[in-house]
Formats: sequence, structure tokens, C-alpha cells
Amino acid sequence: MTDGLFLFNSRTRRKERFVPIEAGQARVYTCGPTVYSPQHIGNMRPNVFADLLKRALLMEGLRVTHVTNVTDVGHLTDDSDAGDDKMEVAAQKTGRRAEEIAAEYTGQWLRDRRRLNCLDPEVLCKATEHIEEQIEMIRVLEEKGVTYRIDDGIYFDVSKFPRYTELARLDLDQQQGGQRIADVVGKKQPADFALWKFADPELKRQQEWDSPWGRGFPGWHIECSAMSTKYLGTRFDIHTGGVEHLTVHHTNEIAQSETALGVHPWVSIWMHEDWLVFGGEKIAKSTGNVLLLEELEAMGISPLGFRYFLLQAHYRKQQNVAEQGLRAAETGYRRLVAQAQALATEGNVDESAAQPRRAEFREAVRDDLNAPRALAAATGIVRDESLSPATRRALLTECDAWLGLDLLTAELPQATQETDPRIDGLVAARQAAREAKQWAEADRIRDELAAEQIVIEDTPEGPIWRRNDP
RNA sequence: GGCGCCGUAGCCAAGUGGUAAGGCACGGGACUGCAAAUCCCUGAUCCCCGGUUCGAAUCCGGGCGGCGCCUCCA
Repeated sequence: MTDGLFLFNSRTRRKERFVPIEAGQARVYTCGPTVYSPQHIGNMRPNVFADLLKRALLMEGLRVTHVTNVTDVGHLTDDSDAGDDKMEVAAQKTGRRAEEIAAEYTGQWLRDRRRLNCLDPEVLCKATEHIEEQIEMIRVLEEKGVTYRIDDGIYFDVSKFPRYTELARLDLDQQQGGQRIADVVGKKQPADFALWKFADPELKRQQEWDSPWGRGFPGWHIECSAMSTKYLGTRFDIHTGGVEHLTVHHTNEIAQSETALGVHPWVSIWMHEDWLVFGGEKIAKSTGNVLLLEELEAMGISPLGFRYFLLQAHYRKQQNVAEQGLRAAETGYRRLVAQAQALATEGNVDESAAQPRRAEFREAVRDDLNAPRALAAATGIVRDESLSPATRRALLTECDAWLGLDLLTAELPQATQETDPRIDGLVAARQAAREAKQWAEADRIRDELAAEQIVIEDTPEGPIWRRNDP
């Protein structure tokens, strides 16, 4: 592994050197959230991962067009339409409009992304605003003769797409799909999936549209194909998403897109991040063990402390989330920031001395976004006393362009910001006792405050206090 | 049943053929009236068995254990 950015391609299952389709320009599509409920920390890993990818591409000097979708139309719980529509269910439960729910959770997601220092995508597109494009793509597929109509909707016939099993290396005869859910009657083969679903006249949906095939709503997979084509063209460089999408969603996207657009490969590199697990189980809405970013903050884990946590593991491996690990990350993050910011600003930058350290960091980034190694390299820079403080600062600024941890600019929580007359009084009383060398009294007050989770720190400028993290 | 991932110090986690990164915790030290905060130091032969090799955590074979996907979920 020498020059260039190497990325693991799920399609070939190898690390490959990234070569953009158009020189100097990278086009990336990321499967975004379905906004029927709050996005939890498990959902944030793909955001941070995609952000690291984007920053790595920028670091290579490329222009980046990053497109992310928001699924704001309830797709169905499965392709065969045997389950409930999550947007519709959420709307019914709360008595609110689907649009209202979507707007709320889209906003929450964007806020959390930004607090995690994820760069905004160049294009943020919503499924409901691209119904036309989806219908158009389905129309093209129909013209090409790969669709068929049954009572339930318009379906894609996967037998018409020979490369169907390629991405996930499927053995269709051995797939056990349809075992846990009832299959739709009339499908030619289990893997066929809906492009357009007909509205059930009995059931009044909030979200339905007219189409050449009748009133209804789009199948889940078509939105990504239609919107990526609109904003990135008929072929683009990188498509990211969670591992669980390999077998169904991305496989179906490829079938639709390559058939409709007549291209291959439609996407050069497919990248998939693995799950965050908690107590031996994935963190997901379906398992119910979700935790929100704001809940993390209430525990004393800052958003960037959580980003640091995520950077400690490689994106292609499952990462264990546990309170101890989160706290370890928060502590490690604060110390790293404090050390970085303590570096003197004056002095010269020694370029030749900086080079090996820079190389070490970039090597890690270029090796399939190896964040743990990159983070270790940055930690090494802060503490490398053979480098002048100015050199270290300069290097850390470069590193942070990728890490996104605000190493030199973050404002750490200050201990003395809070004022409380009673506590301030006790702290002052203790200080007076100390000055009178009445140690027993001083310690008694300190113990009293400690019992309420208040910690006193004696600094050269006098005592300060803070509440211990819960 | 098919596809895939993983098992490294107390915890998290890099490393994928040449003799074990990093973080946190613990312990020791400095500092402190004692603490806290801070700084310094300190720990593992890599799930088990067999094989290949001059040499394996790293490759191959066989076990044991955990996780994910094949419904929606990042």
C-alpha cells in the first residue's frame, strides 16, 4: 500500500485504490435515515463514517459531491408488503401528519449530525419531493420489459437481471426470505420486489400519489436509484450504507439502476459500515435498546467525546458500546484536547521534522479510513517532545481536518461556570479553614460536598468546584 | 439452510507472516496539609487443537464461543 486512498469495496471484497470516474471529482451517495422516529446513536455511526470518507476524499484534494437522502415516505416493513408502514403507523399513533413527523425527526437528525461535526452533504434529498423521478425510472424499467403487474403493485422481475446475486453473492434457492413474514401472492420469485405499490382503497393512507399505474406510493428501493441518478449521474464513485443493506436494498438498487440506465458497474465502490452493539445485541429500534445523543449528554458524554469513541474502532467491525467505554472516550477526548490546546503558539514550524508524523497519520487514513490508527498517530503528535509546540500545532490542525474533533478549538466544560450561593459559601468557608490550617474542618466541608457529588479542585488561582458526572 | 463478521491485557480497540499501536481503569511515583486535577512510569504472546514456515496473533485445516444479514433497522 503506497500512494493514494485505498477503500474496501464490498462488491469485490478487496481494498482498492480509489480512482474517481471524473478526475479531481468524487461523487458519493449515502443511504440516509427513515424519519419516523428519533435517530439514535446507532444511527450516528454511518453519519460519522460517511463524514470520515468525505473528509478523506477532501484530504486527497478532490472536489466532493455528497448526496444523502431522507426517506420521508413510509416504505414498508418488507418488500412483500406484509407489514405495517412505519410512517403511517407513527402518524396514526400520534394523530399527527406524516409530514410533521418527518420534519421533526429530520431536524433532530441534522442537529445531531452537526453536533458530531459531520459536514453537511452537498445535496439532501427527500423521497416525497422526487416522486416524479421515481415514476419515470419505473416507466423506463417497464419499457425494458423487466416488470410485471400483480394485484398488489408493479414488481421487478429479478430473473431478468442475471447479475442479481453478484453483490451479496447470494444463492437464491437457499435464501430463507419470506419465512418470517408472509409473502405477497403472485410474485414470480421470492426475490422480486415492489417498484410501485397500489393504494388499498379500504385503507386511507396519508401519503399516496397518482401514477401511470394508478394511485399508490413508490417501493422503498427506487428512491435511492432515482435520486442518485438525478444528482450524481448515471454512474458514480461510492455508495455507502449499513451492512444489512447488502443483501436486499443495495442488491435491488443495482438491479433497477443498471437495468434502467444500461450501465455496469453503476457504482464503482460499495462501502458498508457495521453495527454498534450493546450488551451483545445490535443497537436498533427493533431491539429497543436505543440511546439518543442527548441522553448521552445527560450522562456527561459530549457529542465530540462520542465521535472520539467512534473513531476508536474501525468502521467495518462491530463496536461495543458500554458506559465504561463511553466514559473512557470522554476522558481520553478531554485530555487530548487539553494537551493540544496547552501547546504554545509561538515558534517555528519545522517542516522536515513534521514529515514522518504526517506520513504516519495519512498512511492510516489512506488505509481504508483506519481511524483508530490515525487517532493514535494524532495522540503521538501531541506528546512528541522532539517536535516544537508550533510544529505539533500545525500537524494537529491538519489531522483535525480529518478527525473532526476540534482539537484546538473545542471549548471544554469549565468547572467554575456554575454559581450557587450555598455551595460557593461552603467552598469559601473551607478555604478559610485551610488558611487557618484547620484541616479537620476543611476536610469535613469537602466530604459534605462530596456526598452531593460536588468535587473541589484547588488551583493556583484558588479553589473551584464542579459537579461530578452522574 | 445460504451469505458475512468476530474472539488480542480488567474494559474498549489497532495490528493480518518477522517477533504485540492507542485510549480508559488499576498500581507506583511527582505535586498537595491530605485530597482532587495534572504530569511521569508500569501490564498481554494474542479462544483451543493440529498443520505450513527459519519464523504466525497474522496463512491452512478442525473445534469451541459470540454477533449480523436473508422482513424494516445504520
